[in-house]
Amino acid sequence: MNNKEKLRKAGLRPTKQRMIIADILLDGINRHFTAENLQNEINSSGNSMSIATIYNCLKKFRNCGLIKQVESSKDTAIFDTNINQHHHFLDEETGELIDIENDEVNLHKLPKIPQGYLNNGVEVLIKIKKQI
Amino acid sequence: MNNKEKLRKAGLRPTKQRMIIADILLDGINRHFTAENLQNEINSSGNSMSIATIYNCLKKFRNCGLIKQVESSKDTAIFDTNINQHHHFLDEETGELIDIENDEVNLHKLPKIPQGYLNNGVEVLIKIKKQI
DNA sequence: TTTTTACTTTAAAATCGTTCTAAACTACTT
DNA sequence: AAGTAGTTTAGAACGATTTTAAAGTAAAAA
Repeated sequence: MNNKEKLRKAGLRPTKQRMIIADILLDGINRHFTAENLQNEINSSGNSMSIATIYNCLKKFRNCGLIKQVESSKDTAIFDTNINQHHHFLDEETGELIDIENDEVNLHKLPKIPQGYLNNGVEVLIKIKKQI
Repeated sequence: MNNKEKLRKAGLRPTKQRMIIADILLDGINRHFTAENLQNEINSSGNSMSIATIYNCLKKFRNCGLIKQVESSKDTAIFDTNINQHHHFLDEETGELIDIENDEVNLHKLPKIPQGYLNNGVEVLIKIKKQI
């Protein structure tokens, strides 16, 4: 399925701008990035786009499940092209994130989900720091 | 150990402002809060403090391990008085966090920590959503 | 003590990521 | 081809946090 079809399937109009971003993000390679990182990639691909459009697009893509947003206390939002359930190592010094595949973690025992709620995904974060 | 001693032990001068905050936060009750929440508590305790001081203090307290900062992609930083390793339920709609005690989760299998790094804490986040 | 020194607090300004505004534009439908 | 609903844009606005630099305070030295 090409990117135009992916956008349509997600209920998004395949505009020129969304196609440029889809071509960068939906290439099957897993990566973590910020809005600013993406703008740089757009610029170096010879295109340009308003930062407002980039934010709009990232929000739409995330809400449609084309990308994920990482839970992180950094001051900039971090997105992830890996939409499968998976986990992360986090170097708190540098903010670097490293993917952990879902099958590398085994949760043996999980608490009972609070009354009236459904489980909507489990994320394991392993904080790491450089050995001295 | 009283709060003055706790501050000194953490290497922090027990100033008037830090004592006011310590008296609110270090009462042994686990809670999640933002800088603004804390300012409201300070105000309703009959004190007042510059927001810059509150941020300074929270950063110091966090760096000393007196409180923790929660990994969260909300736009406001969320702090936690529970400094033991523990986990959270997160309602992504509302941002509400609910503590999960460490012994309620059992990690059966963990990935190998990357070369040159040390494990610095594991956090499990269970995203939940309201049942319709 | 008093003096000195380093650290802390403060209000206000600045910064930075993100969102809003409203006008121009464009994809899709009729 | 015309209509309409959704999209993009630059720039303004916003809100959380940090910086500034001057005044204040705790602890150390004399």
